[in-house]
Amino acid sequence: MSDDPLPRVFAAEPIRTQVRAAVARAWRDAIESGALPPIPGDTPVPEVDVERPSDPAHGDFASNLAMRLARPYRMAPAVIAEALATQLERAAAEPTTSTPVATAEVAAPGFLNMRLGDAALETTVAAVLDDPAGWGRVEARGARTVNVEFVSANPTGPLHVGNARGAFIGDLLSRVLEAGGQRVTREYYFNDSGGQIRNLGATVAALRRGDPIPEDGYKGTYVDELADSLPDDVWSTATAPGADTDGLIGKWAAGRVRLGIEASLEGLGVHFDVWTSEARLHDEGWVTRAVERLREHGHVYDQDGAVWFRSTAFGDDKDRVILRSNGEPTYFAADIGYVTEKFSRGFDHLIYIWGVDHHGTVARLRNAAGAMGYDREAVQILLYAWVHVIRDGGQVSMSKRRGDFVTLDEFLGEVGPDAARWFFASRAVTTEIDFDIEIFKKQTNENPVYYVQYAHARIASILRKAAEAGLAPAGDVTGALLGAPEAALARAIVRFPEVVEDAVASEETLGLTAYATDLATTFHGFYRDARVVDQDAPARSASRLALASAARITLANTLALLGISAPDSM
RNA sequence: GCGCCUGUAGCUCAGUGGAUAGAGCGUUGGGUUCCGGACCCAAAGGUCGCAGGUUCGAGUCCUGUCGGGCGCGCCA
Repeated sequence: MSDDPLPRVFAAEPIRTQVRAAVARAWRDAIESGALPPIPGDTPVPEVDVERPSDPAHGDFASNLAMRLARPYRMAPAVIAEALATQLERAAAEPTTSTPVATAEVAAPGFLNMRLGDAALETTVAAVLDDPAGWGRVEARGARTVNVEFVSANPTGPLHVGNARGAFIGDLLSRVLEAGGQRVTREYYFNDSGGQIRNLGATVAALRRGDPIPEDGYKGTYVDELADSLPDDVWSTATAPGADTDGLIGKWAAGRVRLGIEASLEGLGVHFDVWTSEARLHDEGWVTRAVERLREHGHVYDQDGAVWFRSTAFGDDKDRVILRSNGEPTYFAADIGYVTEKFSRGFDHLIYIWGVDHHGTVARLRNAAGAMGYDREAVQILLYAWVHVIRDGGQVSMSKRRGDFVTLDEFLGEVGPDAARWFFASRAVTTEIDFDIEIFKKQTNENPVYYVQYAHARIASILRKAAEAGLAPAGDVTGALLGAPEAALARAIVRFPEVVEDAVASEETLGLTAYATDLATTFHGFYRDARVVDQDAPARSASRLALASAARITLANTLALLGISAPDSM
């Protein structure tokens, strides 16, 4: 490995990308040098990829390329791996070649195990310190303007814990996409015109009159509060002769509930850029025009007085009504109108975050988008599984109509937004999860979020201590990897952009929480083994402070990506 | 009945076709004259629901099967 610092540009891409390129180059070099034959033109060429081995004894990166080449080459994997390893080490010994790989060895049955050189680690750590804000932003691949629509709960009652999951998933995904270089609009769609709103209005009106709640009406203390706070002028207008009482009261109540929903979401740290009213979509003709558009494309027909979308042409079980025989559009009609409205705003990708109960409508919406001439692939729906809230050993219901549910606000009062975010961020969206409020409260000090925040606070404290002692982090980290504790910490730090890349690609955040926990653990080990603040060894202190500082930045950026605070003390 | 999701340690959950299946909590046993003990180290704990198949290699892919969840409206 060369002693010369690697060019600055080298650190701009994740080390994994650099290693991948090094392996691909080694393969080309092996062919050019005659160590490996050229690959026959008619055989599929395997993709060069590298992975982080689970066992650290296998090095920093491993590649299975040799095993994948065994078949096309009709050669033993170990022989191929040996040829690749030879080229990798030759490149490492070449002073003019910049490669992150210092050593490469072959392990049965044909793994290529590689170890990073100190220079690559140092260059990356230096890049962290140079540009803390940019650390963890990854190169935009196919940069897009994305609309992420989530929560979108009807304004017929307060948000409950189930809505919290959708809220966090949408916000977390938005943050991850932004880190991946995409422009994201967070959007909330609220239904302020349907039958459920009239139903809410009927409930509130009945309560106001002192009548019993209608059979399908809403229950819960919040409807009593709505009835109590209904202004007299709204009431008199709504009950004037010929007035649509349920509709007018429902509209008022929905507006009122929406304000509460916004406040609840603010409590989660979730902010929406755009609130779209379903009534507005209808008023502005989006729904009508979407139906016309389908008709122009020949995907619509009239039968039994209704207008149908020929969804069977796209593999659906049956065709679907879009305009009812009474002339009213269905919910599905509003959905397709909304698709056209969203695309008209210039988004090239639409993401919907829905609960699993909507999975039946996923294909239908995408098909309708395709039928209107949009790219079906540009409409993506992410389904999340249910949350079972457990309290006192029993499952808590989440039925709004029964009025018997844990509201989001109650929930947040008990667990706090950071802990709640961590909980949802660390679980795959498709996993049904049990949330035992009692256990969560009881184990609050053992929760991994506090473990990570503690590591951050601990580093901040060390940096303060160092400043008091007149010690500063080294400006030049060359040679900072003095021993095993330093090397282990640097290795953990440089992994961050890969974790972000994986999060962007998988549209999941659990890799980020796992990484944060791992980095915190690595730092605690570093802290145990390497005294950082030591006035008797200022140069060594400076090196270790630089690493500690890079670790703090990385933890802070990981937490920021999750929307979780990174306290300097706790 | 058809379709989608799901089944991994006592509990809650990870695990992009790779090497000895992991983490946190819980349990047991250790650790600090020193930068934050909300910490660290170690141990115990698994027929990856079950049965076949695909291949150099399967928790991962395919088929079947059993259990759990959800969906199959001119509701939203």
